[in-house]
Amino acid sequence: MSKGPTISDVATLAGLSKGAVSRYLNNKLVLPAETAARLEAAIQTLGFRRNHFAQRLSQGKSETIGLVVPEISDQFFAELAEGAELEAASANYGLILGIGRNDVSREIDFLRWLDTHMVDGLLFVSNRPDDGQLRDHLNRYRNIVILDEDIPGSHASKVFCDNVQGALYGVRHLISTGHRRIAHVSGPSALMSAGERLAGYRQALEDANLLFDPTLLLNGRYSRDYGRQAAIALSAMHPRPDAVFAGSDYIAIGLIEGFLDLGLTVPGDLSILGFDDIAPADMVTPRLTTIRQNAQTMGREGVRQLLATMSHPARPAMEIRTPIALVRRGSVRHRGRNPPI
Amino acid sequence: MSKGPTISDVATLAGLSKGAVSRYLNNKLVLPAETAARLEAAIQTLGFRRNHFAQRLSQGKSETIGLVVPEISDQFFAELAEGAELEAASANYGLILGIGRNDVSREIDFLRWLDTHMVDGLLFVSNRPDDGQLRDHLNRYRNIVILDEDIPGSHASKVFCDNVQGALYGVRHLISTGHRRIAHVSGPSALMSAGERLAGYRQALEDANLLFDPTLLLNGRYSRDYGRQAAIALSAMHPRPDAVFAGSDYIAIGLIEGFLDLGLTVPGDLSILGFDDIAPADMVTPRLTTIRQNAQTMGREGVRQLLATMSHPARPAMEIRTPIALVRRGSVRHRGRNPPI
DNA sequence: TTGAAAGCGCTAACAA
DNA sequence: TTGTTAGCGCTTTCAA
Repeated sequence: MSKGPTISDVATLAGLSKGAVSRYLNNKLVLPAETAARLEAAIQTLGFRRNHFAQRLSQGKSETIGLVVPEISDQFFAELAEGAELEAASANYGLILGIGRNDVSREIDFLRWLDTHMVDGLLFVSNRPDDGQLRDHLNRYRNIVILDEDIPGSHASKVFCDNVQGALYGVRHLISTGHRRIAHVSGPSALMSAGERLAGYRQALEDANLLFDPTLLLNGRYSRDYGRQAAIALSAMHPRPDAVFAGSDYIAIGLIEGFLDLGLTVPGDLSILGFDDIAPADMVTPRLTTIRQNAQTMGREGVRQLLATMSHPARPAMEIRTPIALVRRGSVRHRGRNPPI
Repeated sequence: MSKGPTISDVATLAGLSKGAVSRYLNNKLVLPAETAARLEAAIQTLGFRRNHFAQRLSQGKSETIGLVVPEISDQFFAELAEGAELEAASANYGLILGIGRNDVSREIDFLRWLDTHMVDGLLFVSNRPDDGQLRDHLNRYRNIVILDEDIPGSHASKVFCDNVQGALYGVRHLISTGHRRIAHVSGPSALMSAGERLAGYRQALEDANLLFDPTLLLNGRYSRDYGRQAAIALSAMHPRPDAVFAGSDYIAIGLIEGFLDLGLTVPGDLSILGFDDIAPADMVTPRLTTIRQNAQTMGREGVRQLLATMSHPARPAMEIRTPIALVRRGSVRHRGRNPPI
């Protein structure tokens, strides 16, 4: 360590004791103006700065929280991280980043950050169906908040978006714009998000007295690639769906590309509705009509929940739902006789 | 702090001294098989894990590096962060994230991480023209590596992409596909990247005996919005350019949108060439022909440079250039008589 | 090889 | 109010 001046050096130079300096630095002591000035001068002269580790060791807390995401180059998680950093910074917490890569052992490794006191709390995002292994590990810890996707059976506080409501709004919009044969292409059926979005989809169908057709339901990954594959399957159906509710924007983007490759246009031949409203949703052609869930808000809310949990250990686990909204752009077109709503 | 077992507890239980346990844990001591087993058992039983802060305080290093980026929801920086985390993790370093928001005072705040020993080194990305303030602060520190965009006058090691070469390849491609009136819409002229890309552009023009026309050069921000504005300006020119070399993919995407709004098609009326090859480049219509610079590689290389700097303090500052490549997609179309290359 | 003990730099309980 | 001092939990020098 390139040794810097210590608190003792400052104390000596200012003619005070370590304790006084420490207390002053922590605003636990009001010094006479003159003394304070002398102290500040000493700090300036020496270029003193407290050693983070000594401070943390002594206090027993790290003032740092961890964020574990499957990947950071995914636009959704990047936006979530942005929100988390913002909120953490405003509470004077550092944010340390872990990339889980959807690999259990890596994910579990990050839990060690809590053991070693490297972080005071952990924001955890995993979008991989869990066989219980991750859950069991998670449940050994406190000060964890789970974001975006559930890890069933874990006792932590959780922040999700309102998946059911989102799907409900979206599919209702599809129905009200005259679509009657609406497919649903979503993520892994084992994931809560996919289950809830499916529930909203079915609810909307039921509300409109439309029959649920299981052949119109496709489950895969929340990826662009899977969207392209799904387009092929969907285009081969007779009769072809007139709309697709995609479980994510990445799927929706793949769908558009896939249909285009097959000579089908969106929204000419089919309408497509996404979910998430990540930045690229507004860049593709046609622009994606989608359900916005604000990833940044989720990140911020996660940090807030975590800080609350940390400061009130007895606080019961919460399950927060962040709001969603329908964003109308160009990938849904009105069909048939009913006027648009 | 929820007190866990300490190294003393382990030592007592295993019938050894703290020192022995510590040394064993650090592989600085080979214990007889039987003793080792007893020790391991004690660690298991107690669920012992070393306190990160005690360890770091005692050793005087943090095994953590910081990454400061202007924002993380920008696809380019997200990919860079992904690479950095990957490389850091494989060297057993943690990565702590700071978002500078192109705000000098925030950026400078992050430098304190070095003072307080919170990080051993810092990866720094700022894409704001600097008036010297940031440079002066940076130059007070060691163990900093600057990425992506230069901060002129700073003595740190630097990792950039090969801007000149990239622009040269790109514009050469435009020329070889029959374009003769090539505009260049780029970022802030004060930034190194913009300067170098301009140099490559001019070089390509010169090589082809084409005259540089200053009215075809527009400088603004590396953003989609600026691309849209530039489209308006460009479309009003007589004669109109037949191609645009954009300084970034975000600009290129804005350009495509802007031209479309004005009733001009890409690549029908004009060809567009981007720079960066961020993920959305492959999602827009038409798909963007662009110069790929691999942000993830840059992140990895940055960490490598930083670790090298940290372990060899005498090592001179390096300036690394990561390779670029032309990615041909759909936004450039052949024009005129010359056959495509 | 192993143990004892002195730090690492700061905070906080206790005294004065 | 201010100073003194005992930790925080680990590493590492110095003895044994």
